[in-house]
Amino acid sequence: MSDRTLSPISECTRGPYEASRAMYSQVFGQESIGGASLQFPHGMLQDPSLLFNKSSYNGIAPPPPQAFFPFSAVGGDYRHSEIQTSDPGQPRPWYPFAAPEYTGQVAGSTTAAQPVNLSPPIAETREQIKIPEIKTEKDVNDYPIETKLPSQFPPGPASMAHGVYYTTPWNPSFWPGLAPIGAPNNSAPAPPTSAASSPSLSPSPPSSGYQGTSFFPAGTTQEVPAPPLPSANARSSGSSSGGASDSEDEENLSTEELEQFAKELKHKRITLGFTQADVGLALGNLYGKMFSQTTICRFEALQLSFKNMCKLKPLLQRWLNEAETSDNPQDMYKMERVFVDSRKRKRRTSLEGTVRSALESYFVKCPKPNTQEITHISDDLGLERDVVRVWFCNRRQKGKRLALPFDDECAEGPYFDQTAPMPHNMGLPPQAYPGPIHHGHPLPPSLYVPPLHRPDVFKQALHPGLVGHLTS
DNA sequence: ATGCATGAGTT
DNA sequence: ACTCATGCATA
Repeated sequence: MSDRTLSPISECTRGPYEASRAMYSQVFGQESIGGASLQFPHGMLQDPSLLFNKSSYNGIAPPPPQAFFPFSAVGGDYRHSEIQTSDPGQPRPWYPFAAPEYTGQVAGSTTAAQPVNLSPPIAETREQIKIPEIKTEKDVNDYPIETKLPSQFPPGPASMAHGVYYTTPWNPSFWPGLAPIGAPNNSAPAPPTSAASSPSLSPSPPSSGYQGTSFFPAGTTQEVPAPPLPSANARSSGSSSGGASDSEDEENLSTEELEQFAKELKHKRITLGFTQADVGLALGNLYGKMFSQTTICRFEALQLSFKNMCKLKPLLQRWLNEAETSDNPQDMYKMERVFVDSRKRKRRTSLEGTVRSALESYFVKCPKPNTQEITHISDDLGLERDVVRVWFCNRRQKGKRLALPFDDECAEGPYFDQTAPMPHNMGLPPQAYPGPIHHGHPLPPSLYVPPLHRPDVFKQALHPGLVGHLTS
């Protein structure tokens, strides 16, 4: 009986899970692309073998059940992957960003007072700017710790960047006064110079004279004055109601507006010759709040929460304005991303297809497993408990942002969209249970018929408005 | 472009 | 313990 494998699931069936409505779609839509979920036999995978089969789609040899445990070590490793600090036992206090000196040291920073100006050979894309060897050590070293700045790094911008990144970001007041967010050219492209200024570069000093958008001097924490923190949220999870009642709101952005802007941003960004990473860095320079390529990418793809989109939009809007207005935007925005903080990060776990499928199956059954269930699952799959936990967290998160983009409605009713092939398996049939979890193999997946046919399209389709005007 | 991870803030 | 915003690492 013990093997009966508990009924974590049953407990899980705690009712209509918000995400459920969306889950499937994304789970099988997006993931499937890489995870081969679609491989699920249209009907049901009751056979663990099926799960394994999918691995073959990849040409990968079906790993033996035990293959799940190769990760066992993963967990313990990263922790001790101490830095060369030669402090075996020490907790290795890595300073997030605090110590200025710390940051400074990195680049050997030359007090950055330089006119920040990348040398002529400015890269048009990050290809050039990037650090020679970013931590590519996936196996070699546990963790590269920090990427030392290559000597080739000009002390100029880089150093400055440091200050910027680490001094201001944490200041809640990074929010620009959001003053002129009225957006001078909200959607009015009219790039004054844009293309003309050949995004290739321009060795002209940054002194170009940006109204007030000068960078933040590394040391001079001179951020913007009044930071109307975006405490408010356009919609707190479905609080569609009146909405718009908050005057401090970033903007009463509508889904359409966001979509529109996202497209505009992407288009112009590309036109101007910036990469997503560039934009992220630029925001840091201009407003003291830096973002990664990931975030910019997600913004453009509307993969952030509505609230988050609203929050970032003003910043990006301003950046866009600046970029368009500037003769040589490159001067201002191009800069390396200087090392990543020394924080030791757990090595990214790479779940195998089989494991992923198994997790997905579990997820379908129970998107929100409790501790016990997680333990069980992790045990069953031979994964770290935490890995499983995180996986579910991410899954849910992804499900949310993909499934219910920005419609409040989504929160309440099923968010069905003509364009979005909404799987209606939410309420798994009684017998849909994957069945007991058997040790040894993933688990007998429940039935699920992927309603989608084209993952690629599907993804986009998830966004209500997106499909509407495929301007791009 | 996206999977897995981290950390702050909540509940 | 969860959600959310965010990003490193990687496909």
